[in-house]
Formats: sequence, C-alpha cells, structure tokens
Amino acid sequence: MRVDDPGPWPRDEAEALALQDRLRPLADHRGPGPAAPRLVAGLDVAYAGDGRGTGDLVAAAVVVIDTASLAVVERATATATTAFPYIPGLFAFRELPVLLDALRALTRVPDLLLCDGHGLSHPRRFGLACHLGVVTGLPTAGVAKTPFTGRHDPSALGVERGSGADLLDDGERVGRALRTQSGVKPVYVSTGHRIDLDTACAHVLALAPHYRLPETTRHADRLSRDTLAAALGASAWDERLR
DNA sequence: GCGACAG
DNA sequence: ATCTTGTCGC
Repeated sequence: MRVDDPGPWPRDEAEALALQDRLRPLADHRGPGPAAPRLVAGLDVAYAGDGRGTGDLVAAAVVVIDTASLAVVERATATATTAFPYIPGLFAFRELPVLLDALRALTRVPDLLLCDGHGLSHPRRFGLACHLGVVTGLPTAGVAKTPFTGRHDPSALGVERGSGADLLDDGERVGRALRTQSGVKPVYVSTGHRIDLDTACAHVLALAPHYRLPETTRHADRLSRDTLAAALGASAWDERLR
C-alpha cells in the first residue's frame, strides 16, 4: 500500500515532543470507525541487542487477517537500524519508520490497524497508534499488555471475558482495560485514529477468541521475531564469508 | 527531589 | 524489548 513520507524526523527529544504536539489535533477519536472491517492488520517490532539504544537491528512485521475466518491473507516485513532511543512516551519515533516500511510492502489496504502499544492512553494523548493513524490516514487502535497512562477501578473490571473498565486520567477517559479471556490479565485498549473506543474494543475482543492477545498481534509478534532471527542469521552468514 | 516509565 | 529454568496449577 502507498504510505506518505512522515516528513522530517525528530533528531532529539525536544523535536519529538514538538511534533507530537503538532500532530495531536489531527487524530480523530470520535469514530465511529469501521463497523465490520474485513481486513485487520496487526503490527509489531522485534529488537536485537539490549533494545533501548540506537544502532540496533530491528525487524517489523505486518500481518493482515480476514475477520470472517481469522485466516492470514497477507504478510509483510522490513528491517532497519534504530535511529531513536527508547524513551517512554516517544515510542513512535523508534518504531514508526520501520513499521511504515513494512506497510509499504503490503499489497492490500487494511480496514483497521492494531498496534502493539498505546494510542490515546498516553501522557500527551498521542501514542504510537495515534501517530500511525495520522500518518497513514487509516483507522487505528492500540492494544497494550501493560497500562501506561490512566487507571481503572479494579472492582469495576469483571473476571469474565468481555468485561472492561475505563481507564481514567485526570478525569478523562483515555482507554479501557479489556478482559479478552476469563480469569486472565486484561489488555489495555485505546483509540488511535478514526475509531471510537467501543468499536475498537469490540474488534479486539472478536480477534481474541482463544488467547489474551488478538490473533493479529500474535501473528505479527511471531513474524517479527522470525524475521529478526533470519536477518541475524544472514549477517552471521556474511561474516563467515569474509 | 523521588519514583515511575508502552515496546 | 530481550535475557532465561524451573515451577505452580488446571
């Protein structure tokens, strides 16, 4: 699929913060978003090395699933070297470039993109899912394994699959702790762009019939790791030929 | 000032 | 994120 160039990329923290402030107003969290998306894509990135600095090899993966059958219909990958350090709240500047490369290798255009990480539930209300949505123009939502910004009332979250509790931060609803499997830790869903929270949660739940994480992210996670391993193997192979 | 801090 | 053995529980 075609993906516009994200523009001048921040070189330091100050520039990154400024860009988030400039793009934040462009994210649409009202939706309603795709009611019945046919193609949903999961995105993830795997890291080599300690995973926090720059110059480390990374592999991104995008896996498109057909919601009717939950079957994988297309996969795409990309590898790169990290150009931005890991800084909580500035996650997108580390992962977005290689994720966009993977998306460019995609033939089809997904109806919804599900990211590994947060969207609105971010200290400045502009997590990776929001940034990815604004850049691609596609509906996006974030599915994180741990909370970031916002808290929920523990007693408000039922133990059964499907129950959820809104994440509140300074009185603002920024996302939802969603139980995708009974008796299992919840995932943290937040809107990224062109979708509302209820719709995002409904899709995440539908994509997670067996496990805690939606099939999209599970497939993307596995593919990104395999791609990284292959890249590392290839470089080791190159070394051997010298 | 101190601790916490998505992947 | 990644590094990693055994272990508790259904």
